[in-house]
Amino acid sequence: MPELPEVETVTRSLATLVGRRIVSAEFRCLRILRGGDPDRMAACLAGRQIMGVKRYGKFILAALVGPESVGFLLMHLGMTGKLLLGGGAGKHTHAIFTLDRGVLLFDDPRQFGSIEFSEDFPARIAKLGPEPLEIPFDAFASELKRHKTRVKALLLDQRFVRGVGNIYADEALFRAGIHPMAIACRLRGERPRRLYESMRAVLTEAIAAGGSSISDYVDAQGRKGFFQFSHRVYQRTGEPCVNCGTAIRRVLVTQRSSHFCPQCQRR
DNA sequence: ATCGGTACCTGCACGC
DNA sequence: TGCGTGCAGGTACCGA
Repeated sequence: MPELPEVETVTRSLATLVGRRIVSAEFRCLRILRGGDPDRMAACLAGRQIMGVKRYGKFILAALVGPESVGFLLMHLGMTGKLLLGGGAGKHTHAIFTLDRGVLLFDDPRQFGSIEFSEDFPARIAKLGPEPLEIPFDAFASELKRHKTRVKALLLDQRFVRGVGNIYADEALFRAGIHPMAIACRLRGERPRRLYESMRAVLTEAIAAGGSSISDYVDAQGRKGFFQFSHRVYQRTGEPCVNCGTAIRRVLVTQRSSHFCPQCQRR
């Protein structure tokens, strides 16, 4: 379940890729490829050296240099995507990057992930909002004011801030004491500040824990995260609130499950 | 223009 | 045991 903390953990575990050269690339699933036929993409990648690996929201961007040009490999893990250093290809291995030393596999059972190559800085990243751990409070607060939508939906909107997903939106709202269906522009008093601080605290703590391993999430070396043990509301429907003991409830907001404490998060 | 609903996939847990 | 249902970290696209 790659959200910002998981993708950050994966990206850090890919640091060993810097300096490696892509010998060849093989694509077994066309669905995950953006804008391209697999042969052309493989030809574009072969021989290029990896100069850097960076996270943008939930995207991973590798800067590649070839004999005559630079390029970018953009990857998104979707819901179930994994990048694995080493190991053998399995049933859901959709891309195999053979390196001058080692191999990088892209696994994704649900095929919601994506891989694309571009010569220019990818437009998909340019459209994203700011990093939630970098945006100043004033900018965050004035963006909140601009939107009439539900605050949960706004947190999930990658143009608002990039990288927050369903888990961390619910956890941030719980810590801030804000109902997921509250209207963003109507948050008053200390609430925008509390949401800002809660969002940052949850993400920072989750990164430190290596992310949340809910089903089978692991980083590129196969290591699990342990932030799932710190979830206070996410997928805890019916369990007692850690603050007040009230049963955690689940509602749908924009067709996504939202978990909250009806006592601590009043409308 | 902005919003909410739906589609895209596979796998798993559950009730019958 | 098996089958149907609902649910799951994601984004993109459609209409109102």
